[in-house]
Amino acid sequence: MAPRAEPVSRRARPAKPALSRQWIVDTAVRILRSEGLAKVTMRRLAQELDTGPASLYVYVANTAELHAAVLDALLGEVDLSAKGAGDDWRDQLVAVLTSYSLTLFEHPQLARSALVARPSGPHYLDLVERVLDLLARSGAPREQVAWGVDNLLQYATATAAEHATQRHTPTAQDDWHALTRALYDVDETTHPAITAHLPELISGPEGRVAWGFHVLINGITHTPIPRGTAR
Amino acid sequence: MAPRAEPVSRRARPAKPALSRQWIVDTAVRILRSEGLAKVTMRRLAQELDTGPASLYVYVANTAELHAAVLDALLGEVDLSAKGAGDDWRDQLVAVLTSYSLTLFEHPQLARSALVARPSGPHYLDLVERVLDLLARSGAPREQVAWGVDNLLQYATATAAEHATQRHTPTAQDDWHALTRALYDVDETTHPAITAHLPELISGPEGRVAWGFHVLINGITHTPIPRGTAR
DNA sequence: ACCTGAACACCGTTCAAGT
DNA sequence: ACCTGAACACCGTTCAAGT
Repeated sequence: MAPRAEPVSRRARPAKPALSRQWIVDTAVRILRSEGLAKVTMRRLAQELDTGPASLYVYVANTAELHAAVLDALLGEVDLSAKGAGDDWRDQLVAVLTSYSLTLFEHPQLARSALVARPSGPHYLDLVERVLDLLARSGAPREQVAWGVDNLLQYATATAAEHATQRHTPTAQDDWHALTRALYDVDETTHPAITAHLPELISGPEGRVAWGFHVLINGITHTPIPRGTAR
Repeated sequence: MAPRAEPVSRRARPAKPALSRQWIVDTAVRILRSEGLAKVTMRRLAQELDTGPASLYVYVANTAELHAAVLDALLGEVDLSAKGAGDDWRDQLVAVLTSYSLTLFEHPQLARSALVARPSGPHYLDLVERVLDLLARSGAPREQVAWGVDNLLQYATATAAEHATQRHTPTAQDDWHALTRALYDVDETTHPAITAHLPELISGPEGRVAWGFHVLINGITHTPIPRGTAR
């Protein structure tokens, strides 16, 4: 699995640069950007790299690992500095989380895979470190901060994964409309609460994601973990 | 798409009961229970129903819609009554959400698809109605309640989707260990916050999901929506 | 009018056989 | 020792042709 030094071609063989994990991931990112994650397959990648799919398995364990590597590469774009968000840890935290969200929103199919195959690449670790540090400044108990980071990142990831389909899949728009219609078609006598909350139930302006971050931050810092639960 | 009355076989043709959306979904549920969602494919289903895959498209638009229908069928198992949870709306709400979680935890691959293809079946609507009603008893502003329901259900779904892989996919255990190892291997000088929060960062006992519900409930009821954001 | 066989255009992963 | 062609075992979806 560990990529060895690439053999120097002694007579400059044309094209076909030697395979390496790095080169594979870079190519995968290029395909992702131009054609979406659905096209980032072992076979397509092999074709792009002018080899057979079997060759990729020397550098990448399977498709899930490949997608995780692609995600971590993209996480390099997240702005951890939170410049211009002021001195308040809360504003900075929301800024970092928003940057993370925006990155995932651009490639929402990846957000989906991130929910399943937990990322653990260097860029993800940097993100965890930053969020942890900012949240710790709240002064909330250590356990709450540690658990809370996961909730915040999961919320950002899940939201991106949901909206994923909204734009990319043709049928997803239909799913959304199906839910909207189903909610409006509901019988007032059997589903009074839905009827009573109807307009807001569906409206989803931009502010909703940011509100969600604040909901979690407030909840995390003010909800004690029952004694004896955190081992 | 609308299933018409099934033609009564006049001479009792053996086996092969006439196709119908209901029969297709029931069969899909059976395959899900015995072999997992990965086997619930159009081709496999057609084989089980003794026909060609093309025939299914008369009753089901595509694989995503099929999976959504299967999910809604399973949601019939969710205990909306919250018996034994006392009279407190909060306890009842956590009980309902926990029941929903447990159902998804049993079929976590479905939770994954629920994040992407929003369910809108009758059982899902009943769940929304119930959660909405309980959350409204908090007395929180209407908008917060309406938006909050989504956050609660999304959290339950995303958590199940994450744990999905933990048990089912063989490599998922490795992903988890990869993250654990990555966190422990981190350099104390470059990632001090991670090092400081280490044991709790990884520990995930049962109580964590319940704590997450309380975090959201507290956050939702105490975090106002900025004026002018909810349209 | 309704249904479906067969085809199209793909997948991931493995392993025997080459260099 | 390293790499990979070819095979295995699948997919979703469409549509021309049958009944």
